[in-house]
Formats: sequence, C-alpha cells, structure tokens
Amino acid sequence: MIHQRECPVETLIHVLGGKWKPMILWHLIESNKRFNELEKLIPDVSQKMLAQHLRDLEREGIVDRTIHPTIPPKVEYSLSEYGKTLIPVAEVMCAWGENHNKRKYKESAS
Amino acid sequence: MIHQRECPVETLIHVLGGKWKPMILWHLIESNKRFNELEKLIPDVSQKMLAQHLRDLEREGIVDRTIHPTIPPKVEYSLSEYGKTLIPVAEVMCAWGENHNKRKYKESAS
DNA sequence: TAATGCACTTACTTAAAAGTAAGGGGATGA
DNA sequence: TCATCCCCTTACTTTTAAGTAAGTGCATTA
Repeated sequence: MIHQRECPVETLIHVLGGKWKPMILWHLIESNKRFNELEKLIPDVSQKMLAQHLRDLEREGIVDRTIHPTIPPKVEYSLSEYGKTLIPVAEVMCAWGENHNKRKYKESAS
Repeated sequence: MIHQRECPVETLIHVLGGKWKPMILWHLIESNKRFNELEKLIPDVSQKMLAQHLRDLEREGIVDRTIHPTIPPKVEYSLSEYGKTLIPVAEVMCAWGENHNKRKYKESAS
C-alpha cells in the first residue's frame, strides 16, 4: 500500500522541528557528545526532552548512538554520515533566519 | 535593550512551521490567490487556520494582502518580494525532504 | 555504608497548536 | 425578500508538545 507522502518541506520541518533539536545538532556537529555533556551544554533542556529528541533523531537516522562497553559503559551520540547531509541545508536555513532576525530587529527599532 | 535572539534555524522553522504554511506558500508561488481560492486548493484547512496563517505570514512580511477597491471588494494574497527570498531556501529543504521520504519508504519496504 | 554520577524512564501537569461550529457584515442575484 | 457569496472572527474543544518531579539500575568513590 502506497500511503500519502507528506510535503517534503514539512518532512524536514518535522525532523528539525522539536524545540531543542537544532541546538542538539549544533553541538553534535562540533563533536560527539555524551548525554550529560548535552545536558550541561543546553542548560534549560529537561532529561525527558533530551532523551526524547535524541530518540527521534536516532529513529530518523540523523544521529548515531554508540554504547562503549567500557566499565562504566558510556553512551556517545554523534551525527551520522547521513545526518551530515543536513549541514548544508541548515546553513541555508540559518542564513535566511539570520537575515530575518536582523530585519525584524531593524523594524522594531524604527 | 538587546533581547536574546533565537537561533536562526528556529526562526525559519517558526516562519514556515505552521501546519498549512508550506502549502499556502506553494500555491502563492504559482500565482496570487484569493482567500476562497486557497480554501478550495487546500480542502482540509479550516477558515480559522487559513486566516491565522495568512496573518502570521503577513506579519513576517512574507505575504502581501491587497484589497482591490472594486465592487465587490476582492482581497488578494501574494508572495512579497521579500517572501520570494524563501524560494531557494524551500528548494533546498524540499530536496532533502524528498530524499528523506524515499529513504524511509525503502527502509519500510525492506 | 552513604553519597554521587550516568543514562535514562515513568507518571502527571501545563501550555501551545489545531480543529469545530457558529455567526457577522457587506455585497449580488433570483 | 430570501438566499448566497466573500472574507473573515469568536468561542469552545481536542490534540500535541513540552515541562516537572520523582524514581531506577548499575557503578564508583569517600
């Protein structure tokens, strides 16, 4: 059965659209991070939302979760090869968003 | 006072992120549209949400609302010059989203 | 033995987005 | 005059996303 496919722009918005997802990815672009490193880097995120967003991103194939079987075990999150394909998209989005923020700033200052 | 500016990727997600906004813009890229034309083109949108999203897009400067003082008056929505700067961004987003949909389809078919 | 760190999960509550249904004010048309 | 079209608005309900707080299991350290 071929089910109705959503609009591709909405697909992307869905993938990036959680409150903390852009922030999480921003940090993972820089380097791999552990759960509690992300907690510290994003002070306002709750453990629940961090775990949920990481699971979402993992399910979409954007983020890899690696359990290092050391003692104690450590869990590392990283941007997958596929996830890296988001970087140029994010750059274009970012450039537009920056300009839009400036524009709004100017108009509110006038 | 310089208030905290949000992450530019979030800014863009906020601008495009309403349930019907990508669809509305898609139709306005093609040509100017009147309120009830949009209603017909997007059968599942409610009048309330259509009006609200159009107001949001207008407030952000993406969409122009023109009242033609004919009898009866007609109201036309169009993509503003500024709104057109979203087109290349949407294309990049769209390309990624299409690929992602294909990827998910393949994985669910396997 | 007690306290702390890590990587979470669960249950419950609140807030934000969207849906539903009705109405309104000004036309035109039959 | 009554119905209909256009472009919405308002009030209320439902759904979805996010926040809060507590707890779990295993391990190390003091």
